[in-house]
Amino acid sequence: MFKLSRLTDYAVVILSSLEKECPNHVAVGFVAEQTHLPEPTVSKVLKLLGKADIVTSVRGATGGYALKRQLGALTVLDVVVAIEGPLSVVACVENAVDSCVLENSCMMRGRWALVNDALKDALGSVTLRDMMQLQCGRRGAAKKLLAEGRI
Amino acid sequence: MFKLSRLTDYAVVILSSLEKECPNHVAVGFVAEQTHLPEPTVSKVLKLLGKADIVTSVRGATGGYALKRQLGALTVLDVVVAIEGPLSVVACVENAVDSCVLENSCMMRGRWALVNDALKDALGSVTLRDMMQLQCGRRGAAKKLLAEGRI
DNA sequence: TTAAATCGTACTATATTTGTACTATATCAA
DNA sequence: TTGATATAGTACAAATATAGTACGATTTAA
Repeated sequence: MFKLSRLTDYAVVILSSLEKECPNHVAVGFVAEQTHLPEPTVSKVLKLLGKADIVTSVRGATGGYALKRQLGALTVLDVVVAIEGPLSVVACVENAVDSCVLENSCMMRGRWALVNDALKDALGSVTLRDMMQLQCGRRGAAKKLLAEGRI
Repeated sequence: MFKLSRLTDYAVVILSSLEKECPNHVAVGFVAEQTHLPEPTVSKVLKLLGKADIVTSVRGATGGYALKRQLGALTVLDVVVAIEGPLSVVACVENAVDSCVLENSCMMRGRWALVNDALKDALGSVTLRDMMQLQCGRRGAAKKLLAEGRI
């Protein structure tokens, strides 16, 4: 149904929680408590975000995760790619030719690239800060976004 | 993985095939032959496109389907919505409150609306004709799109 | 009336996603 | 050095969504 995975939604929640403790590293357990998400799930998401260089991790006792970039410098595209892998709306666009169901008769190969790029632009134009500003009911912020033609 | 369903891809192929016979109604079997897609699947897709008012259908002998709008007046968003239902990137955005997994502690409710709108704009800005023009290797057409800043 | 075509619904197999568990590795502190 | 604690990596079972198919009902031309 053209949906983002639930884990991507969790990622946004978790990143928002990390920002509050910003310069400090916090453990998975603490984040789980703050977000009311199950600990193994939080762990999984943070691992993925770490691989994508969105958060830093420190191992060992007193270790934990911390935000690496500010939310304003982090786009929805970054998060989606971190959790769900490279964006490709249909298998044809980025995968090998032989994975295409229509095989030789496929008249569409590569056509979706246009759509793919448009979606990439769309996701890349919204930062997590934009989302947060709308979230907290700060109408001033929303107005600003509106004035800039971003929403 | 944030993919369009395969049926949506089929829909584009099928619509392209319908255009060739444009004013005439053609039967599912013929379209299936042209597109090398299984007949039941073509039938399913065309039924959905009919409900969305993208194609017209005539029942009975000598009946069939025909394009209702030109491909240039048909956006990818139209097709996606026809096949996959209203666009909502996460359950929170358009569904009832109680379907939200995070329930009362959900700090994100409504936040994705911004992203949702951005994606809608992106999909709504690409017509099927745009896709076709790229498809057939008509470099002139591609150049035109490029000049217009559409790709 | 018959043949040909769409319409509607339901069902099954497959693929994907989600959530969890377990083991290995790294770091700090006593 | 050793133990406690935390992340890293892998693997897997359950739940969900998708894809494809089948079948009977309905409609229309000949």
